Amino acid sequence: MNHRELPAYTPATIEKKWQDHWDEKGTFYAESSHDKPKFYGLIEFPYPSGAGLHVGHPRSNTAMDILCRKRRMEGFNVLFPIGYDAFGLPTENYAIKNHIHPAVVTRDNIARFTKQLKMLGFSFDYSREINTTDPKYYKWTQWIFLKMYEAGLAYKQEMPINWCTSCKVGLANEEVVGGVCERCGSEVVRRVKSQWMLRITDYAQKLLNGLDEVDYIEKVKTQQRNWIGRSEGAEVDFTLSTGDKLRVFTTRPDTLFGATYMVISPEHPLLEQHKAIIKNHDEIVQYREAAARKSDFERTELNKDKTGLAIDGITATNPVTGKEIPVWVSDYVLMSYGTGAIMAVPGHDERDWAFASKFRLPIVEVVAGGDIEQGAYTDIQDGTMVNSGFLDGMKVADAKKSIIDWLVEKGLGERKVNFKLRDWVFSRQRYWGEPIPVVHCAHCGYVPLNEDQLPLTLPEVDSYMPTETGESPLAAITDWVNTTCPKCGGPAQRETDTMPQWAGSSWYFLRYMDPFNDEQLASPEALNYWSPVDWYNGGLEHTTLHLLYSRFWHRFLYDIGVVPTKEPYKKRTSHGMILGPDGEKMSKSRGNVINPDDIVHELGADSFRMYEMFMGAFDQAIPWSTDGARGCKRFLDRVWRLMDMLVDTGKVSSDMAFDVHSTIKKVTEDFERMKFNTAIAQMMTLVNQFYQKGSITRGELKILIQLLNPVAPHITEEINALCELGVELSQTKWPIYDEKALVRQTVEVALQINGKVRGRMEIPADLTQDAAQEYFMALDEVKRALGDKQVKKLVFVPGRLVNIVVG
RNA sequence: GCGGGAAUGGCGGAAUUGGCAGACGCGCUAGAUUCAGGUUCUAGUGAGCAAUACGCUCAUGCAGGUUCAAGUCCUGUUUCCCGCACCA
Repeated sequence: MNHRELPAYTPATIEKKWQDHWDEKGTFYAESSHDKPKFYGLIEFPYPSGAGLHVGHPRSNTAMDILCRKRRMEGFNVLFPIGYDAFGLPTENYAIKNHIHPAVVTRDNIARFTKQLKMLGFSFDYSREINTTDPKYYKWTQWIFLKMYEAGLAYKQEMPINWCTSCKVGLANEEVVGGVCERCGSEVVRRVKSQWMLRITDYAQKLLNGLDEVDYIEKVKTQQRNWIGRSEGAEVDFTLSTGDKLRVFTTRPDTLFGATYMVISPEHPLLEQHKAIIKNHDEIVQYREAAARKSDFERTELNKDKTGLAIDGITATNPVTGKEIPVWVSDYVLMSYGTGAIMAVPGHDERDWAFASKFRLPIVEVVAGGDIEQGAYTDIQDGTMVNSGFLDGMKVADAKKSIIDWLVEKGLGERKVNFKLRDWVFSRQRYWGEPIPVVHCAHCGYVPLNEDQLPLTLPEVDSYMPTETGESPLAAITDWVNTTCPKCGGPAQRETDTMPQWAGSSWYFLRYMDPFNDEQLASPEALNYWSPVDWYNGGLEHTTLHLLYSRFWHRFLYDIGVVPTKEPYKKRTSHGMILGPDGEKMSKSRGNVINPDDIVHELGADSFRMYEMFMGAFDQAIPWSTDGARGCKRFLDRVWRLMDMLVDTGKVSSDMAFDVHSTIKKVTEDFERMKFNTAIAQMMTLVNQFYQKGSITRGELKILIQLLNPVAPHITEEINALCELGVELSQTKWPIYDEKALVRQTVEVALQINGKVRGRMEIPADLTQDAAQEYFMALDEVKRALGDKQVKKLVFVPGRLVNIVVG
């Protein structure tokens, strides 16, 4: 091309042109044929909030877009879908405030999101878009719930909710700030309500084992393992003065001789059973009410002042020492973990030590090695048992085995594995969620709907406010609530709580495989071809909830034969958060929110995408810098002007071969490792080299724009078209580097004397270890640097350095 | 508190996992282009000492240690960020 004809680089027109082109052609729709190898790339589907797209979304989306575009060029049939996780609290609250139906709000927000996503040029398959609030979608969310109910994994239990005493509504944890209602500032109490629960704890071991089979970044695995919190120990029965047994769970049965008191949770049923003989029962009830106002998090804080009450009227007997010990009530013991009761060993547990010190309870040393006057000694490696009868002299690990065997033999306890993981509270007292497809019948109890009664759709209501009794707004729609029992045909009432937002997101990746199937959640053919998700990128904040919940549902679906793989996601990676320019988390209240629309308007989508990938390490939190984004625009301007120095040959010139091929290698490898920032830096270096040289061949330009295409798809397609370099880049093959081009004759190494760099030199690249000593000692610069000093040792690292150690 | 991370120039970061610390970009300085601003191009840019030897010293949160060699490994320590089960 004659440089006088070079048009200006105008991102707005170029980007719109290619986006429309991709839309019309369906360029990025997954192929219906199952002949090619598949690649399923997934990003977490967004919640369509009223605020629109956040700069955080494109970070994950661009990364996966790069990988998917590369995979297509590598010959894969790629599924890269998009949808919306649209049930949720903010939409509902907006609907309450503005008296607009949440479905309308959702529809508008989705339209806005889709427009924004298209503006960024993501290669999503928009033909498969799903929406969790669509009855055709949530029919299958409800269906999975029915299957879980059938399998005995759904049950009802009394669970506390946050209750605002002024608004008279249940609140999400997020709406409770410092113990008071976020909206009105009134006191929030925990109020017990019968709720649907899912037995994720039945799957604790399977979810733990499954982690060994998948390729997740290590910190995600570690965090899930800790969340599941498997601990091995024992349950031990203590005999109470009332004659009955109090069972505790402990991970340290070896310290049983040091148990000097017991503590039970304020909610422990024992307290009501023995109401009559507990002299300070009234005081305990007051304490329980106070505890109900605190979260578990507040209750178990280690550094807070411990509170508690001794039960006046009941004592226990330590089964090994035979000593009578007091029983206390304290809120640091939770009913939801273990048995809701513990044996306290203040000598060897920090919380017990703090509690015993405060209430002047006896502290006995049973593991020697620390100083229990100063604090609990918790080391389990080096300690030796003392004051422990038949365990004396043993190491902790051996003592643990011996005591459990002894307890089992005497019928006083048993080996027990416990998990920190708790069952999933599956009810919300809300309107904008999937109705739970169950009725309550006076004769039959809880009865699930029949499959052919699905979907159970949300009825129209006038007010989305929860009712004053703590029931969801659905409870007020009597026409809807009153129904007939699917089993006996008698009168029955529908469940009025809805499912949590996590429900729809626990299986959405399956629906993408076959999004419009009315007969099944997805066809077996589609599931077999596309399962599992090959690569799932998302935020670390979803590690312990969404990621674990969806693994649970998927594993259940595998167990009942619906899906072909045990694990839903083969690989999981996480991106870091984008912070405001001030280095703080972006938030409206701080006023440091960057709007993607503004950046795209000023610089274009390609520069925006590129900056999001270039700004820093993909997995780390990075503050936003619009100047940095402008730097990426500057780079794309330079790429555009390469067309001015184009030389009309298809070949890669020999003096550029090394740089071009090492760039192919680096970009190819760095994309796979999600090191987008260094891949881009390498391309910048290469472009700088073309500028130094003052020319670029057509062959070189073609390779450069192919490598850059996944990051900046619009400008590269435009250059390709303007220079008539061949078919559209989306249809080309990913470049392969030539090993031969990477071989060098000489290589620069550093010369070190005693570990300090004293110079650099070009040496033959093929110098061997043996030849090195002779070679270096003969060099003038080495002789000069050494003077008359004695050489003790010579360390040669091929291709890097030589270190001469002198005396 | 529990769990998971992080710390490198003025700023964002890089460093092939024990081998030349600061790639690449931002910002800044000087020069060229321009009526001017912007753009673009060229050169420089960790700190200090030097002063033509193009050399030396220091430097990866802090304090030790291992090693020919440490941002990287070990021990201790400080600070900051994220999650904590009804936000998504």
